Amino acid sequence: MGKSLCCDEPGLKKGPWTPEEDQKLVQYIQQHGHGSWRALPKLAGLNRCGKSCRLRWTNYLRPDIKRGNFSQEEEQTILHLHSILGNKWSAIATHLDGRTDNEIKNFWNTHLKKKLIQMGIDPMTHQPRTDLFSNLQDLLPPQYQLLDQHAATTLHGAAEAVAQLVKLQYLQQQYVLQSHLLNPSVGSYAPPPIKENLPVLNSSHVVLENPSSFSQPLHYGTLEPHQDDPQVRFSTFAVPEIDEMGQGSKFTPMVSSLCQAEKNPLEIDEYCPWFLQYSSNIPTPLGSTLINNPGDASCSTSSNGGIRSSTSSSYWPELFLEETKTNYD
DNA sequence: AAATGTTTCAACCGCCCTCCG
DNA sequence: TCGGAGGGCGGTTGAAACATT
Repeated sequence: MGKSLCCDEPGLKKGPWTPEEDQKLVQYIQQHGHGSWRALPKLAGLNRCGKSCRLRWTNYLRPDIKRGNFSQEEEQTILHLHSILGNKWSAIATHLDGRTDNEIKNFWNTHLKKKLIQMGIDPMTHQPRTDLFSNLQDLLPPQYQLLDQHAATTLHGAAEAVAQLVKLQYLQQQYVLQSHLLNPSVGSYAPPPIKENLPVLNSSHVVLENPSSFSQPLHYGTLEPHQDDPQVRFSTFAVPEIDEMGQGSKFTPMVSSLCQAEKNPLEIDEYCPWFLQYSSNIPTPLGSTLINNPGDASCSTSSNGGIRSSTSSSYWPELFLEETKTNYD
């Protein structure tokens, strides 16, 4: 041992940099370049260690550093690169103009990591977390967690737990879909082996299509997947809303906006977090909640320009629809 | 308005790699 | 080939800002 570290020298200043120190450092580097970082502080008249100067320059004072919030595009890039490179912040930073590894690392730790965890995605593997589904109790809202096991498994508690489960399924599914759109060349994606552990979520009596519940004459058309452009994978989408009779479906004006977003599916969740996407050729990690036959889906326009999308399929879980209804009430 | 809790992010720490004599 | 110096990197810390009670 006994190796003298550059910052071990007594009397060297630590902590936040003052504007005067910043000015000295910038002025020196602009005139002479940084040269040897160890020699720089004395030459620049700074009572700091070389390492501290280097960090201050590379992470804060460098003129090409971009400040401010990360854009949606930058966020997607970080997620994508992290799924490939892991915590190689400097490598990730080389793909983002003006962003430092430190800034990206902080953004990851304070925002993206939490976001993925909330979606039920393992932030290290970028795969849906299978352990979330191993214990239904964990999915219960806090008030039910306080109850004993028997009470917690009352119908209501269990229903909420399943609703939570479905939410997580949906978020995981959406994340995987986005990952696929960003990197369609990765063909090795395999659904995680969690399907068989899931409770049965299919609901055979939820009927979404009920044309008689609409007063306006509607023009129906079927949206087919884009045959020529494999990048365009979404055939259609829908925001289901159960009517007062508990059957049929209506679509709010929001759907009109959503249809415009069809050109860029990644933007859709900005409009509505609970819309359903479905496709014929994107693998789903969760199986049964996706509608696999595009012929089942239809899109229609009303005379006032509104667009609605619907399906006769019965794969959508009832609890999910109830949750959706609540969200739009 | 004050106390307390939470989040953010600049800066530090220490390990590791590369270069060079 | 070895070992020390310099620098890069990822993880962690803690003060300040912000939010909640």
